[in-house]
Amino acid sequence: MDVVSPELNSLLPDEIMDTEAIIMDDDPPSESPAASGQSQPSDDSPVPMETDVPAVPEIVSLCSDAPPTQLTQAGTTSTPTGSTLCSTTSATQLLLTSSTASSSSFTLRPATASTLTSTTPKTTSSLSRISLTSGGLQKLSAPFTLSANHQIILNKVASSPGADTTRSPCTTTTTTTPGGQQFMVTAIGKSGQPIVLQLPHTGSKSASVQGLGEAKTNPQHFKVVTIGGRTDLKPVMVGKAVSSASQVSTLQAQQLKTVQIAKKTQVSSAGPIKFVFTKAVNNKGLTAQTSVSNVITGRVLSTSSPVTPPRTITLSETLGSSSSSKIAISPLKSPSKLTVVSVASQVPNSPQKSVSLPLNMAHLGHQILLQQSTATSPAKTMKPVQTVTVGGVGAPQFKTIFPLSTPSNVQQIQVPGSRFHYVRLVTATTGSSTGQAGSPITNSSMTAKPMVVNTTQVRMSVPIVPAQTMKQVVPKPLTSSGQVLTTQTQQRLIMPATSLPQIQPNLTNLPPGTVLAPAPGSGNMGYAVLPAQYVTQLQQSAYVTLASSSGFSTPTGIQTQARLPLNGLSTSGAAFRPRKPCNCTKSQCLKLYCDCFANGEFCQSCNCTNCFNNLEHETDRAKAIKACLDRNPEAFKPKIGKGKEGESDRRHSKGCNCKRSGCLKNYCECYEAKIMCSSTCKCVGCKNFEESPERKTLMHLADAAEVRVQQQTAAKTKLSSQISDLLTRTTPAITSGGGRMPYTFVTKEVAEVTCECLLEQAEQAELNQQPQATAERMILEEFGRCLMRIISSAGKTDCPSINC
DNA sequence: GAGTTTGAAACT
DNA sequence: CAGTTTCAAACTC
Repeated sequence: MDVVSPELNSLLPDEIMDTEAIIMDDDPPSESPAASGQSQPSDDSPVPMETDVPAVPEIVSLCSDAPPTQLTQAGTTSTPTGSTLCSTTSATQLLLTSSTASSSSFTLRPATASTLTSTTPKTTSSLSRISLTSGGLQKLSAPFTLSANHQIILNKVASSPGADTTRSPCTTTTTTTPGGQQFMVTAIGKSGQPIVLQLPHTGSKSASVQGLGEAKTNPQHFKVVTIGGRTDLKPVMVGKAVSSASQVSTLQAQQLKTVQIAKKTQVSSAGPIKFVFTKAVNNKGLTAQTSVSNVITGRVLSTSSPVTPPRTITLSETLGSSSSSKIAISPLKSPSKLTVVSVASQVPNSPQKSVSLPLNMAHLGHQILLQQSTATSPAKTMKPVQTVTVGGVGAPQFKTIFPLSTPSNVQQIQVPGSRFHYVRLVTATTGSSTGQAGSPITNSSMTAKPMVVNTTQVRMSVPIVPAQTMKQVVPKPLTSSGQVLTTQTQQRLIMPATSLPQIQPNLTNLPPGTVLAPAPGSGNMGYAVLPAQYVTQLQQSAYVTLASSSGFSTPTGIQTQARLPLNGLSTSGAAFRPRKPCNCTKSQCLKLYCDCFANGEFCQSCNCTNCFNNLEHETDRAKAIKACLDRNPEAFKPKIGKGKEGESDRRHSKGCNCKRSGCLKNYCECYEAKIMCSSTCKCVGCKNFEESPERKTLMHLADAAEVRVQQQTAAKTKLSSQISDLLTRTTPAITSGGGRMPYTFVTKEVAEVTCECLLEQAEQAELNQQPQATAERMILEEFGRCLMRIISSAGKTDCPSINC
C-alpha cells in the first residue's frame, strides 16, 4: 500500500506510480486467501480489521541500548510473543528465519550511499532481510514488533529536542496481529510516530528459512527505506530501482515525509527478501539521504501542512547488508511485499500534533506501514522532487499503492489520534504473476472524473470514514463483510464483483477516485470500485487502501490512486456541497441517466426508487459500470475538458446535439456547463456562441438576476442585522427599566386607572347634563391628560402613578 | 406539484 | 452509424 499525500502526489512523476513499484506474488488465487494469515490457525476465520488487537501477537522489540540479539523462530506455527531484542549499536539486523521454505532477516544499520545505491535486483541472499538504518545519526532505539501478519512495528521513542536519539530507550511497546506480516517501526526518524512495516506476503508458500545466497532461485523483494527527518526540504524523492518494484507510501500528517523504496524484482515468492531501512532523518538535521537520492524509489505520501516542510522517509532495499542482530520470524510469513505508510511529521520545534498512526494493524495485509513521528529536528536532505500534475488541478492528490490481497475482505486500519482513517481492502488475486506490473499508474486529477488505472495494479487512496462509523451511518446497511466503505455523507462505490481482468481494460475510465475493493460475495475475483468522490464526501482525509496478500508479484493487482473531487470540484471549495439528489425511477441509478452514477457517486439522500447505486448492489453496480464502459470507454470521463490549443480552455468532449433548445437552456450540456458550443457539437439552431445576441441577452439577464439575488441577499443580511441589533439594544432597556419602551409603562394598573379617570369624566358630564359632544370632549381631554401623565411619569419612576 | 419538453443515453 | 426508444432533468403552467 502506498499512500501519497496530495502535495507529494503532484510532485511525483508518473513513472513513480508505475506498478512495478509493487511486485505481486504470482500466487494463484486459491493460495491467496491464506496469504494474509498463513500463521493463523484457521483460514476461515474472519479477517480481523487492522484495528483488531491480535490475540497472540508476535512481538520482537529491538532496543538500541541492548546488545545485539538474534531471535530465530523455528517452526511455522510457533510465534514469539513479547520477545524483545535490543542492540547496542545503531545497526540492528533482524533475522527472521523459520524451518519452512522461506526466511526473512531484518537488518538495521546506518544508511549509507552505497546502501541505497546497492538496491539492485541482484539478490544472492535467500533470506528476506530488512535493514533499518538510522543514518548514523539516529538509531532505531525503539522496540519493534514482528507480528504474525508479516508486519514489523517499530516504535520510535519520542525524543525531546536535542535529546540523543541514539540512546532512546526502548520503551515503546508495539502490538501486532498474529496473522499478519506487519511490523511497525516507531523509533525511526522522529519520535512519536511509529512505523509499520508490512512484510510482503508470500501467499500460501511457506516462508522457510533459506540460506543467504539462494536468492536467485527465490523471489526477493528488497527495499531500502530511508527515513529522513528533514522537514524543510521538499520531500519527494522517488526513484525506481532497475527491475525493482518499489512501494512507498507515506501517511500524511502535518509534515511531508519522503519514503524511498527500492525494491528488487521478485524472482519467486519463496525467495528471501531483504529490507534495508535507512534512516536519513535525525533530530540533528544530519542525514545520509544525499547519498541515497539517486536510488530513490517509491512514493511519498503525505498530507503536509502548508506551513510544515515535508520530511523524507526513504525505504531502500539492499543486498547483503550487514546485520548485527537477527531475529527469526515465522517461516510462513516470508515478506514478499513492502508497503510503507508514513505519517508526515511536523516541522521541528513546531508544536507537535501527534499523528499517531495506527499501531493496531490488521494482520492481513502484507505491507509495511511506516509511521514516523515528528522529529524535533529532522535531517536535511532530499533532492528536488519531480512534480506530477494530474488532471490539471493543482489540488493535492492522494496516492495509495496497494496490492490486491488474497482474502476478499476489508481491513480497517485504525489510527488512534490521527485524523485519518485507513481502510485496507483486501481482495483475492488471480493469475500467474510475472512478478511485477509494468505500466505506470497514472494520476487522476481532482476535477477529472475518471480515475486512471493503466496498470494491472491499481493503487489508490481514498479518504473515508472509519469502517465502524460508516456502517453506523450508512442508510442502507452493508450486507456483506467486505462492504466497509460507506460514508457519512454519501456513498460512492463503483464496480464490484467483477473479475478484475475483465474490468481492468476499462479501469482507466473509471470515475475519479475509484478504488477497487473486494466485492462481497464475489469471490476472490471481485472488486468494488470506489469512486474518488467517495472520499471527499466524507469530508475528511482518510485513505482507503486495497492490499493484496499475494504480495508484489500479483499480476492482477490493481493500483489506483485518485484525487477525490467532490462533484467535480475541489475538495477544498466544494467538499461539503452535496450533489443534487437524483430522482431516478426506472434506471435503478445504474445508468448514466443517473447523475450520481454518472459521476461515480453513490446515491445518498436521493429521491430515487429501486436504487442499486449503493454498496448493497455492488455486483449489479459493477456490471453496470462495465456495461457503460463497454459502450463508451469514456463514459466516466469528464465531458468538459480542455479544448485544443488556441481554443477555449473548456469544451465539451462530445459536443451537444440540441435541436430545439437553441443551446440556451440547461438541456444543452454545453450551456449547462457554461461553455460555448464548439465544432464538435451537432446542435441545430445553436445560439450558444460568442457573438450570439440571444446568448448575450441571457447573459445579461443572468447577470442582472445575479445582481438582484446579491442585492436581496445583502438586504436580508442587513435587515437581519438590524433586527438583531434592535433586539440587542431593546432587551437590556426592557429589563433594566432605565430606558424602557413607552408601551412597557401601560401596565394593567395604569390602564385601569386611566379607564376610571375616563369614566369619572363621563359621570361628571352626565351629572352636569352636558351634551354628548361635550362629554366626549371631556373624556378625550381626560384621556390626553392621562397619556401625558403616563409619558411624564415614564422617565421618573418605574411605576407611573396616574391620578385623575 | 403535475405535466410537458428536451436531449442524452440506451437500444435496435 | 443511424434511427428509435427510454430516461431523467429542465422547464412550464
